[in-house]
Amino acid sequence: MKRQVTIKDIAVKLGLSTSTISRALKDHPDISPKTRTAVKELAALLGYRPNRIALNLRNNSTRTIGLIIPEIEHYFFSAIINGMEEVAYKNDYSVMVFQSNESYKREVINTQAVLTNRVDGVLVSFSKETKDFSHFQKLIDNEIPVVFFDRVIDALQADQVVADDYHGAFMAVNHLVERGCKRIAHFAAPQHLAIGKGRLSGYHDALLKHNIHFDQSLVVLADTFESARKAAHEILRRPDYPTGFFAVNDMSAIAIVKEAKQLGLKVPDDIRVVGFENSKLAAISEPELSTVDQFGFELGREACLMLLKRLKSSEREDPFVPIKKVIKTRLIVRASS
Amino acid sequence: MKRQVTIKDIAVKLGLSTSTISRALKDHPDISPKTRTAVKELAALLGYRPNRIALNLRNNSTRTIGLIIPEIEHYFFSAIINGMEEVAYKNDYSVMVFQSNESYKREVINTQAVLTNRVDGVLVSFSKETKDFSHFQKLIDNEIPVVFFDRVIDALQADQVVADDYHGAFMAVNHLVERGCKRIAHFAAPQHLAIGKGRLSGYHDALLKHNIHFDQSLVVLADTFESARKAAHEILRRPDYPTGFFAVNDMSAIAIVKEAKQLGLKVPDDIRVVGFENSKLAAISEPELSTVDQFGFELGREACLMLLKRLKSSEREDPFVPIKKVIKTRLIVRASS
DNA sequence: ATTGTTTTCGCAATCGGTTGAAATTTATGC
DNA sequence: GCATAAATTTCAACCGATTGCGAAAACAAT
Repeated sequence: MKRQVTIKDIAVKLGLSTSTISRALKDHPDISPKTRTAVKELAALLGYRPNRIALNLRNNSTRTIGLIIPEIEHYFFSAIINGMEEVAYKNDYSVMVFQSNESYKREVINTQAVLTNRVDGVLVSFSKETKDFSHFQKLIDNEIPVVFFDRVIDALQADQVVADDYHGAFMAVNHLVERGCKRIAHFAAPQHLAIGKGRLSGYHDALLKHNIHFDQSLVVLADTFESARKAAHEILRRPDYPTGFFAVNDMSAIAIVKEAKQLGLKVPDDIRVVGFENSKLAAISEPELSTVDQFGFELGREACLMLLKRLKSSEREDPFVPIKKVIKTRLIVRASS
Repeated sequence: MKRQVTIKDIAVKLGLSTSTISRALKDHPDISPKTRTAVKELAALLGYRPNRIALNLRNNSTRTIGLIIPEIEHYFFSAIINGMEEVAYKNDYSVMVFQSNESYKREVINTQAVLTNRVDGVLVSFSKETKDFSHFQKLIDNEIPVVFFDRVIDALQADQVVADDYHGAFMAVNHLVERGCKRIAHFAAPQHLAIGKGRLSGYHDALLKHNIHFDQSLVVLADTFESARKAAHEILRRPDYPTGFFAVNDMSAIAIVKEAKQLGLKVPDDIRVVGFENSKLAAISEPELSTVDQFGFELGREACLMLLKRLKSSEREDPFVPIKKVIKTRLIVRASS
């Protein structure tokens, strides 16, 4: 790589010291107007750019945020990244992305990577596999601000940003009941994830409100297209199949719709389906999918803003009080229900 | 932030010099086995991690790759990022993501950002708005290796990785003809993009092969869901509407299908549609969409590998010979055609 | 001309690690 | 026991920028 222009180059050419150049460039009052303009002109001419690495070393800060995320190839997460990058950009931070690919092992390595890269703070949504959180604790022990989003854990002393899973689920199921569904299935996420728990309990309480018996056999673990399709196939072939379906995400909901059509069932005439996420898929599928919008972009924004706030008030006060921010969700009623 | 353990801390505790610590940690032969193990043990005990920033400064390298991309929230691009991150990860590089959001202005700022962040190399897919490429030329002038992917430009002396747009388009249109379509429309991307040109000319030549007249009125600019839907609406209401549609991407194809259904046309009975991308959407839509797989993951992999190769042979030989790698595409025939 | 102020600028240390060369310690040979 | 070689370790400069403090230069006042 070509050697970049340094402050020294300017200093030599002008017969000045590097200190003077440095101060001139940042309008230090000690520098006379003549030399200041001379310096600035030459700097511009040479295309000088301060070496961020040197500044990083001196300031012990990289203006970089580490992002550990299960997988980018998922509409919800890419929307979140979008929101984060937006906030980071506006605050002159850069974002380093590390995918865990839903692998615990990889995630542990990712936490080491953010450490060696000396990021100023970390945004995390952990993998489905993750049951042990000591690698994140290590970040916190190193006093690196960490904000968890979407997939969060209360056991760690860290900020959280989540969608209002409970209320979203409640609205969705309530809506299904109001549309006449008596038996409503829930395609759930793993219960060790907060989103899994929150959405299930929203589902549960909405049933309760309408005095509908909670039937454990109508709750199945199915948060991917394949697993949901398989589960839908089974459940829809029962003689007493449910007429309402609340899925933990859009992919899962679309699998239900697809399988129903396959089995000759009409949506929304025979069964009604509501998803969760409001991805592009939801608006495009046939029939258009009712869903709960969880505002990924806003969630990303908020998570990043929260992290930046922690970075500003860098001194970790004792005791550290974690903040939990809940992003409102909204029910979007479309043709599938 | 808590002060990290430095080499100096270890040196003081062991009554040695920093040089010795440094050498001991990297198994320099000059260091005696005793001190080496002592150093390593203490380092492990203290949880010492070398300060990457200091190394960055010394080596004038950050082991970081800048990625400038229109928008993450697009299946194709997220698949590409996935492939890139995979390769970067395996080679101990990190990826910094900068979105242009299809904005030229933002993109220019992004190129400055990768410069100030002193990334070792840059991967670029430019925005639709971009007509002037001098900001990329500046990167090249700074001798920062740049690899363009998907959206590429021949005018710059830089490597390129692209999908085989021409052949993919050719296969798609050829397939439509073989299924009996005589009149085939093309929903195209802007012609200043290589993908727009390549896919159009594949379309053109496939028609030519079958002696089908090229009708300019059947080529419309429509590479988003909305624009495609609108265009489909108009074109399908012509009395002599085409029976075959080749769309420049899946979104566009799905819009066509959707609009056709709306107008009471059956797919694939009345019209046949083929997209380009092979996104998740394609497999999920109704009917399942025939499409050209452009292997985003592999494309990302290859682009990153190419960049890493340039980083290794850092000395930019003169004359610099740009490499253009074409990733094979594959026609996937599903129900929509 | 001398002293006192101001203005303007340079020295040198610092951030954390690396590395060529010099210095010190230890081992070897006679 | 002493010279020499070999094995260890330290010194000091360096990467690029910042900054407290001291110094030189310019100017004013006596």
